[in-house]
Amino acid sequence: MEQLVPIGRFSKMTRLSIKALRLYDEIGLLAPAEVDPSSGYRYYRLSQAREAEAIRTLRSVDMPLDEISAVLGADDPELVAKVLDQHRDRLAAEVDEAQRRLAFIGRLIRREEPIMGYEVTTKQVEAQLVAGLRKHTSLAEVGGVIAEGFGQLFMAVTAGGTPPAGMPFIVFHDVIDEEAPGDVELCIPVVDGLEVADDEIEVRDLAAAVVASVVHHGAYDEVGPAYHVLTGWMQEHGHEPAGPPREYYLNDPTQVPVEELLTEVQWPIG
Amino acid sequence: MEQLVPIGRFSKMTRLSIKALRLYDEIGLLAPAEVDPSSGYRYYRLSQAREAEAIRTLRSVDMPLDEISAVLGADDPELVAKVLDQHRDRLAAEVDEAQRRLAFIGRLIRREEPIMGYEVTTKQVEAQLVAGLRKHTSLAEVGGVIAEGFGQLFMAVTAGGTPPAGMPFIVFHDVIDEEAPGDVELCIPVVDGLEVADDEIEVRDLAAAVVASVVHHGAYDEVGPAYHVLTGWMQEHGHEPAGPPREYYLNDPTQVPVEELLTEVQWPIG
DNA sequence: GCTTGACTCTCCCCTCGGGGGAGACGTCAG
DNA sequence: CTGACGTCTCCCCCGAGGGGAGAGTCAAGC
Repeated sequence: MEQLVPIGRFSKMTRLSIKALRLYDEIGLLAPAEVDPSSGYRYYRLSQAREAEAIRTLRSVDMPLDEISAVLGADDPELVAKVLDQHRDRLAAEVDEAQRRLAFIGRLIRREEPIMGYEVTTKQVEAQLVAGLRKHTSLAEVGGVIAEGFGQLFMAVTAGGTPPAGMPFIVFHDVIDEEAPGDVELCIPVVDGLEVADDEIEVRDLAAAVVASVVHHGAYDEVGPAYHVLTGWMQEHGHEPAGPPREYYLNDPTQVPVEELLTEVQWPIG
Repeated sequence: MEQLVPIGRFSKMTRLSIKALRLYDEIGLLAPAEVDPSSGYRYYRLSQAREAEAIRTLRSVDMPLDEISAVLGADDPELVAKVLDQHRDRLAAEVDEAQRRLAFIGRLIRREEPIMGYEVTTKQVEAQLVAGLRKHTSLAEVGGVIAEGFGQLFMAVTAGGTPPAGMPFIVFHDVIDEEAPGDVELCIPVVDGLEVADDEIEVRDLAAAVVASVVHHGAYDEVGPAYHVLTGWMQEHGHEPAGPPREYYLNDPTQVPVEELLTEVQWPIG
C-alpha cells in the first residue's frame, strides 16, 4: 500500500538535502514514517513529500524552523496567519536594512562619507561676540536642556528684531558623561551693541583661536568618539587643549533624517 | 606622551563591545598597542580609536572581518576600491533577495501560492487530434531538444496557414533522469484533415482519459517533485498509471519571470 | 597595608541551518 | 559472496560575537 523510500531517494524527490532531512527529523519537524530499529535507517512515505515541499517553500523565504513547525503543526488558521504576518514584517525590515546598507556603502565608495573615522583638520576661528546661556546638566538630561535653552536664548536674542549673527553652537566647559554632570554654554553669535534682557544670558567676547576640528556624521548621542579622536590627535601631534571644546550643528534635526546630521566638534589648541 | 586605556574604556570610546575588541585582537585586525605580559591586560592607544571607528563603519554595512582587514591593511587604493565594489555588489544581491522573499511571502499570505506543496485534482480530458514529434533525449539536453523541437513542430503545423487547435504539450513516454535518457513526444493539437509534410511528425489521435493533475509553479527544471506528489497520490488513492504523463505549459517563459512559470502535469489514471 | 568593588583575563558553550568528512554498518544486485 | 553504494552516528566547521564561570588585577578608601 504505502510505499516507503529511504532518505536518499526522498532527498532527491524533495530537493531537501539529506543533512537537512536528518535535522528536521531531529527537531521533530518532519519525522520519517518509519525508522528501522536495528539499522536506524529512515524511511519516508511518498505522501510526506507534500509536507517536505511546504517546508522547502517556507525555508525559501527564510522562515526559522521553529516557526515552520508552528505553522505546519497548527490547526488554527488565525495562528498561521499571525506567524506568516510576523515573518513578513521581519522580511520587510530586512529589506529596509539591506537598502540602508547598500545606500551607505555607496556613499562610502563615493567618498561622501569617511571610512577611516574622522578627518582632523585645524583652522583659525575669528573672535566673536556671542550671547551665552550657561547651564549645569547631566548626560541624561542634556538633550532637553539644549532644546529648551536654545529656545530661551533665541527668543531673547531676537527680541530686539535683530537676527543672530551666525550659527548657534555649544561650549562644553566640563566633561559630561555617565558619571558626572557639568556645565554647557549655549551660544549664539550676535552683533555688537545688542542688549539682552534675560539676566541668565551673558553677552561676551569669544577670543579667536586655532582649533582642531572634526565633523561627526550621524545621531547627536553618538558624537563621543569624535572627542576621543580629537584628544588622540592632539596627543599625537603634540598639542595641548587651550580651552573647552565646542559643537556646531551644521544642519537641522527637524529637516534631515538622523543619519545625515552633521556636527562639527572644535577644540582650541595651544 | 601616548596615553593608554584599558579595554573597557576603549570599548566605551569606540562603542565596540569588549567581546568584539578581543576578537579583533585575536584575528589580528586590531591589536592593542600594549599587552601586559604578566596580567594579559590589553591597553589601547587613543589614536587607535580612528581605526576602531573605521572597523565599526565597515561592520555597519556588514562587511566580513577578513575583508575589513584587507581594506585597512592595503596601501593600494585600487585594491580597496575593488573590495568595496565587490561588497556593494553583494549588498545589492542581498537587497534583491530580500525583496524576492518579501514579495513571495506576500503571495503566500494572499493564498496566490500554495504553501502545502501541490494540490492534486482529477479531471477528464477529451480525445484530441495532435501532431506529435517524438525525440530521444537525456535530461541534460531535454531543454534544448524541446525548444528546437517545438520550433520545428510549429513551423510544420502552421505551414498550411491553419493555426494550432490548442496549447502545445509534451508526453513523457519514459522516465528521464540523471541516469537514463528516454523518449519525449512534443505535441500540438491540430484540426482534422491537416497534412504535415515533415515525416518526423506523426498526426495521431490521443485518446480521452481521466488524469490526475497538479500545477507546478516555478522553474521547469524543478518540476520533479510534482511527479513524486502525483505518484504518491495515486498510490494513496489506489490508482494505477494508465499511460505516460504529460506536461502543459500554461504561460510563456519569454513573457513572465521564471518564478511565475506554471506547468500542469497530468497523469492518466485507471 | 588591607579590603572592597570594579575591571579584566582565559576558557567554554551557544547561536542558526546546515556542510564536510570519518569510520562503521546496511542493502542490494550480480 | 562480494563489491558498490547508501546510510548511520558522531564530531568539527562556518560568522561574529554573546553569556557566563572562575580566577586574577587594579585603584581607591580606610
